[in-house]
Amino acid sequence: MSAGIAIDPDGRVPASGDKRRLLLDAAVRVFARKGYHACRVADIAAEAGVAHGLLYHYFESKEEVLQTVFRETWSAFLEAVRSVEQAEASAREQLRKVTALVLRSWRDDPDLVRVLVREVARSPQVEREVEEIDEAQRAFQRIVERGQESGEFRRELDPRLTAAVVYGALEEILTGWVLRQLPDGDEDVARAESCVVAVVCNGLLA
Amino acid sequence: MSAGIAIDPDGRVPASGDKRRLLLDAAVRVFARKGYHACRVADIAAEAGVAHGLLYHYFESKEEVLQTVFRETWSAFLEAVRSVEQAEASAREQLRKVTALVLRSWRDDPDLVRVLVREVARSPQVEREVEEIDEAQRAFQRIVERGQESGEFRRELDPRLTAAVVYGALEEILTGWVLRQLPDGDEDVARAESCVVAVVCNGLLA
Amino acid sequence: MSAGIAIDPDGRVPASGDKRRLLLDAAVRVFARKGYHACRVADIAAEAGVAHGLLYHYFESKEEVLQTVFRETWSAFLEAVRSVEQAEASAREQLRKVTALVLRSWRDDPDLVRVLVREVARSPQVEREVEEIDEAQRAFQRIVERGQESGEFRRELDPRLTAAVVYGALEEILTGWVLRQLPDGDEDVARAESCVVAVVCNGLLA
Amino acid sequence: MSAGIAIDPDGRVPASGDKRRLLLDAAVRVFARKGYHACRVADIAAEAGVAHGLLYHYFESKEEVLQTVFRETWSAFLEAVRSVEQAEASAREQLRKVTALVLRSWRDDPDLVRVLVREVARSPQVEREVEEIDEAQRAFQRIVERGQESGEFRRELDPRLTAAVVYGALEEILTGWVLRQLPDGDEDVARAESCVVAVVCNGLLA
DNA sequence: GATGAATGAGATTTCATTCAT
DNA sequence: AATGAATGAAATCTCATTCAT
Repeated sequence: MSAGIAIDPDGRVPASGDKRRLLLDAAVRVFARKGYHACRVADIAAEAGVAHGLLYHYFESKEEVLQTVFRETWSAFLEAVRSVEQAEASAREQLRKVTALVLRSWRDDPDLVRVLVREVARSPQVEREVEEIDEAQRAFQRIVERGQESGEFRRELDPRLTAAVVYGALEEILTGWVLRQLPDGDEDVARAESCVVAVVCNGLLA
Repeated sequence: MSAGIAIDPDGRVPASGDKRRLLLDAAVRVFARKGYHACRVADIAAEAGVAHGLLYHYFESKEEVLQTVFRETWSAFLEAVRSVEQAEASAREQLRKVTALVLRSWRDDPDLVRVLVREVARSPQVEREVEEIDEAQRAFQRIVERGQESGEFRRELDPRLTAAVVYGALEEILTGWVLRQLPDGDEDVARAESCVVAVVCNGLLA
Repeated sequence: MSAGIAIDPDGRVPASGDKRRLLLDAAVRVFARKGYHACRVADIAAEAGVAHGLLYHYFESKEEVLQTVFRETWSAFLEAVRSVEQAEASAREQLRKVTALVLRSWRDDPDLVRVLVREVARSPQVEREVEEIDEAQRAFQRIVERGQESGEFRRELDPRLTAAVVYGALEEILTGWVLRQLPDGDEDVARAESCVVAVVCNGLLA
Repeated sequence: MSAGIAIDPDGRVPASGDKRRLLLDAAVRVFARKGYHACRVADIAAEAGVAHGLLYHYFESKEEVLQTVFRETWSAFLEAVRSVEQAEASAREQLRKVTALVLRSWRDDPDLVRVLVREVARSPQVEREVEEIDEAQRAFQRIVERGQESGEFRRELDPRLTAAVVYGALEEILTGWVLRQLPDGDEDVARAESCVVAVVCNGLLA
């Protein structure tokens, strides 16, 4: 459950005594189901099976719960992106890997993706997290820049904007799945992966 | 003000007696400044310079105000996209026009764009508007499809996904401006326009 | 309609231009349907087919509408009771006539009875009308007293309390009809009439 | 306080920690003083000396408070009426006991009687409680019927209507006390008791 | 007389947060 | 650590009443 948030060092299911983890996982499910604003602290506690006062033992506020969900997820994501960056591979291959990283998260933990897409990506309460979100786009940007330096990519394109294009494309496809506008079977996910890479690298022109 | 929402038949500023319009414009400014959830109905009324009870004369609820802002804006946007679709032009040129349409809205009415990007694009309360948002992507999809039929675009790419890629790219650039991650001077907007079209049509590869 | 409230001097239907009457009749229907507190001034106006501002042309407030309904009805009722009092008849016959007067109002104007029973008889807002309600019981009391003086009725009973007993019995039967606890066909009404008189005059004992 | 609502098993005053009871008792006092509609939830809380939010910990709404007052009182009353029914006694004696039960409640808890008479007995919001109110009249009806079967009472009177007559008489006398139309000293209460029984059983006729 | 847009006091209700136990 | 009763700020929404037209 919520593998993307945190994995026990030994890979085992977290001890049931870990109420903090229990609350975070419950929060993701509840936020996914009802939305951050529409759910109450009591809903999270009920989902976790604890008294709602306990939430304040582990978190400062309801908002901090959302921020924690975001930060724990995002730092794991950034780390994964960085290891793609550092692996020896063509820029195109790196873009493919990052694309896969993002899009496969949907199958791994749809509730978490739903929360990130709907509650965190752009909502006002996350204006402060902009820095961390930006960090991801900068990684994308570095991949583009390295591609340009090596001659693999065209140099006339602004790497910052290009990174935004790629990032936006990925986020939109996740959104399509969250909002059920796009089919999301295993094959569909694979097809989406190739499509993004194909468009971005080769362009639409025949 | 809020040119995107509604334009007087004669192009003049709406009569100041139109309190409904006054409230909608005020709501856009307040939503942009504080966010939908953080602002109170009283803030909207104060911004409009009317008693807050009047809001309920014209709208059922605070939420209906947001929905109205969205719907009025979106239908104008859809209409604009449709006229691009119907104009004689290459698929690439159509994509460029649509890109311009979206990106220039930022200079025309940044408050409105801010609201749409942050409050409407993905928030839970807009799950019901999905149909209308989807309608825009379908227009994009039709442009891609026509490009494929004419031989201008490659046929092996899924038009639905490609539309999502383009749409997501545009939305992300607007988001970058909203969140001040990207520079948004007049030249920057023009550069963004070319960049999106260049990436999407010609690809990154050298 | 609402014959009990006011009858045109000539017995004709009030001119449709008489908006005051229109509003009072509408108010009775709306109060009967939704209750005084649950209905809004706008409901009354809508039922009357006029703008709600007009109500304030004829009445000081919503409460005054209810008071007017009560007062107009009640003074007609008191007058009718007084003519029974003054007619030559045995005390028993007078009680019968008064009973008939009260119980038959249900068939004449059930909406009006419903309003009087539910909104006026005991609600706090009518505490001030006590005097007028009391007036009715005093008429009953005088009938009892005259019956005692003439030797028709037993003298050991307190006339004030006896009047309350009779009055309460009548009100309760109306209430039974209002709340649909008692059958209210024509025959049922006649039977109720005899029952009240029989119990009160002859008693239950065999 | 509010002995009629609930009595501690040991007959002692409820523990002051029982905030629910505190709120119910406070509500009775406030409803009696200002009326249900004229009082605010904040008044009840202030009277109880707790924060008004606490009321919503124990009750769904202000209306549920009134309903609870009614239901708890009424079920105690119904139980008392039933034990009178089951006790060996003549029908007349049973009527006397029930009469005493009702009329003495005024001395026991005038605030509670005031609330029941004014807010519950007939107000629209209690239309749903009709069933429970009816239950009381049915008990009265059974007493009359048993009196008829044993030959103590005349058989030609409708027991349902007769029950309404008795019930209405009692309610009206309570109302007289509530509205200060009738004297309510200890002797007056005793006299009212005899008067009702005398009228109903022996009739007015000399 | 007649309209209905406009006002704004005020009420209920919600719910994040605290804290005694 | 854990509970959940208690708090109270705050927000939406209602609706009687006013008044310019």
